[in-house]
Amino acid sequence: MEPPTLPTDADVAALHAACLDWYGQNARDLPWRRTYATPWHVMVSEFMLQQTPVVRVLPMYEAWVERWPRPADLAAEPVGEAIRAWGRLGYPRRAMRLHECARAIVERHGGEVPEDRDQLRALPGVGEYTSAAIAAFAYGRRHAVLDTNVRRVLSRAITGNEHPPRTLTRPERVLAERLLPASPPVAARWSVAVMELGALRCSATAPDCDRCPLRTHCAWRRTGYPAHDGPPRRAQAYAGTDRQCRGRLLGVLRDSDGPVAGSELRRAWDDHAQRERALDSLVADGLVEPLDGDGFRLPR
DNA sequence: TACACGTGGAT
DNA sequence: TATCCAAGTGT
Repeated sequence: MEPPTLPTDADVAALHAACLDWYGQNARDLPWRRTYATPWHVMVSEFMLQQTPVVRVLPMYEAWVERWPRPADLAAEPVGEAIRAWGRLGYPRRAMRLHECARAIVERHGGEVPEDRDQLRALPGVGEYTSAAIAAFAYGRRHAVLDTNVRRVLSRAITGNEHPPRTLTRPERVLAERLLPASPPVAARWSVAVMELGALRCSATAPDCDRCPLRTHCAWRRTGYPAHDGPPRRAQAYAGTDRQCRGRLLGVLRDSDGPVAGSELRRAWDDHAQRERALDSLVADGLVEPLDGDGFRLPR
């Protein structure tokens, strides 16, 4: 929703001070925030963090950056190795796209992750959020970073709604730009600070307002925590879906060293029509390679 | 603009 | 147990 009015300069300054100060005292020591983390490391972390919690990303991130410390190292591998190494992080197309990114970075950018927002945005799997995050966190560029955490914090603190709109809106972008500090490095720190606040205090289901640095500024708190109004957020069914079937089938491929016979995949999922449909879609997506006879493997 | 796309922990 | 949701992107 559009805020009634944009915050004043004094409001903005107070928000900056409260949030940046809190971050200085409460930031988690995450490996991709260390000074020795390269832009490539930041990129790997951002791909893994798309819809996946930090605690599950941590061990996979460490394994990836150790095995493939530069884009060229991953680009030299078959895509199937990236898919296998993705393990059970979920959404394995991210692994495929990150591998495509590595090859594009080698071919088009001399092996270095680009700094420019538009060049980043042109890479596969890099959208509005991820391009801004890499430019800001890896290179200190000044871009509004609007992930689900930032959107929720701004929705509550400024707009007064428990939840942001279902999809990112123009007013949200205007507000985020209004709040972005003028100095590029400070803007980047502000963005990661608001994200951290959304993750550690202003969480979706259990906000810890008593320990929130914005508690004296927060519009949602000031108005008595009005419940979310608007359409209920659609639950995502999973059991019995094509997604579950795809995950099961890919898991068999991932856990096998070589090719897998059709008979083995048949044992992994009973519903014949659904299994065939899922397999076709995995092949169409490039996540699975059909062999000439009867068999499948991770793509080379 | 909705919907598809994995997985597992929390409530 | 069922539902929610976690640093989104592509179509």
